[in-house]
Amino acid sequence: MTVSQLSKTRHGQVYESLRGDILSGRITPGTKLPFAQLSERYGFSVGVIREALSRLVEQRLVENLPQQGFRVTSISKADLVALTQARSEIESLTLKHSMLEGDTSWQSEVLAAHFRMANTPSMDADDPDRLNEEWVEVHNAFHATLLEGCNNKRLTDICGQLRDSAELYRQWSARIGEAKKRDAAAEHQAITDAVLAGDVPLATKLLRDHIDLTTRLLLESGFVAEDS
Amino acid sequence: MTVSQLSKTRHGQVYESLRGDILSGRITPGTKLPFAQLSERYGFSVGVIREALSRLVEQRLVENLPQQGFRVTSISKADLVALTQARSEIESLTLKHSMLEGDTSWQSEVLAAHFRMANTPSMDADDPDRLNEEWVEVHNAFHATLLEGCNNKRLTDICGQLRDSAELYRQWSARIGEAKKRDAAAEHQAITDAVLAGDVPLATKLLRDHIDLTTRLLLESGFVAEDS
DNA sequence: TTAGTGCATAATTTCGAAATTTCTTGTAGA
DNA sequence: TCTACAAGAAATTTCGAAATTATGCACTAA
Repeated sequence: MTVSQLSKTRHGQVYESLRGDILSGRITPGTKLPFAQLSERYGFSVGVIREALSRLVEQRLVENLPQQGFRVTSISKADLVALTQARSEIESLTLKHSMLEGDTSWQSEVLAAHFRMANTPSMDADDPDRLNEEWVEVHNAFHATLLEGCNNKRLTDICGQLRDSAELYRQWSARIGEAKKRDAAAEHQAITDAVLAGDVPLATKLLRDHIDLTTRLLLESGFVAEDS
Repeated sequence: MTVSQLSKTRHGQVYESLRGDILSGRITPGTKLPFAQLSERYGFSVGVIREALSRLVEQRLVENLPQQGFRVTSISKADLVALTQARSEIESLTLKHSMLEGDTSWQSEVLAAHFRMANTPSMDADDPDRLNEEWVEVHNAFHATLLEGCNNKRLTDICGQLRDSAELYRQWSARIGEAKKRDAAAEHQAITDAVLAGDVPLATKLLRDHIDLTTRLLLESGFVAEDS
């Protein structure tokens, strides 16, 4: 588990570190998070760990059963479908706002974010079957930038939360080789082109297709159990 | 501050009680929430209070500045506008799903929830200038029921969170008499009729207008400061 | 074998005080 | 009068142990 020092408070450090470990898949969904283990690993008291965990609970990244401890939120086919639908509809809605409200400076940021992503190898240099962690970061930044033209902070925040939740499911798509069957680079290029051209209907449609495709490939592969 | 006993854990009790006090307006936005005062009022240690507060922070009902304590989230005109727009768009989206996916049993629940609300006086018996707390509850239940036909838990949860945030602003509309200028009962009746008739375009339009109206009246009244 | 009971163990929850940081007040100097 | 600095007060943050609750296992009876 990585330890960042951005936060002033101890529980803030644990929160950020744990959040990163969960989103990156270093700790897999369903894993139990016992106080003893965590407080030993970080060297902080249980009170500090407890606060970090409760914050993650409200973000839906961690589940808590009273008197039975905390565990990384478990994933299910039903939630994956619901999450994908919610993302698809709300992100396309927010993209529409973004394109109508965003100025030239925003457009240039989109272009820059896309360039950065296009020039980062998507697969790990050492293990070509795993995603490159740096690419995951710039990919997420690209999608965030797409929506940053939207002046409505409530909408962009909701989209951010939903994208975080979606990260929990990435291990599934990473484990199966299904992800390789698509041409993600072409999809991103098409979205960028449509956004810069100001073609709202096309851009929103492309974004929805982009979000839906990952889930569809996953479901069609039969890898995902009916419920878990 | 009321103390409910639904939760098994102490921090759960504090969380529920504090949440109710904030949503009902008994504690107003911007109010500081010092540990000493809260731990004395509830009779629990600061650790318990701290956990309840951090959970409320993640729900955006409470703000936290590191080393400077907690306070009820302050309200602003900009956020009110953003919140209203987000609610309007996402709730109407969810209502569409609800109407397309909901069955007859759901329709009967809508009818029941509307009946319950219509038969509850909206103003307090003792103080006719204040809203009746029971009406607030059944009114919220009515709006929640409207969306319960939607099978997508992610969408309905987001709508619930946004409605909670909107509650923070109710004191503004309650303080000014502006709320009386509208015929809320007629609006609710029209929405219910359209929902039961299966008229999706009409129902979603009426819901959007219903959500927008409160904010518009508030802004037109000039009561809301430019930023606070 | 199966179900139920009681005990030992392990984990979570809570407390109250100590450590740390921020806020306030008062004083001295320019 | 104003600013800068310092000491005291107040509040938040953290700790480590005690209290409470769940879990696992052996044991008994049907």
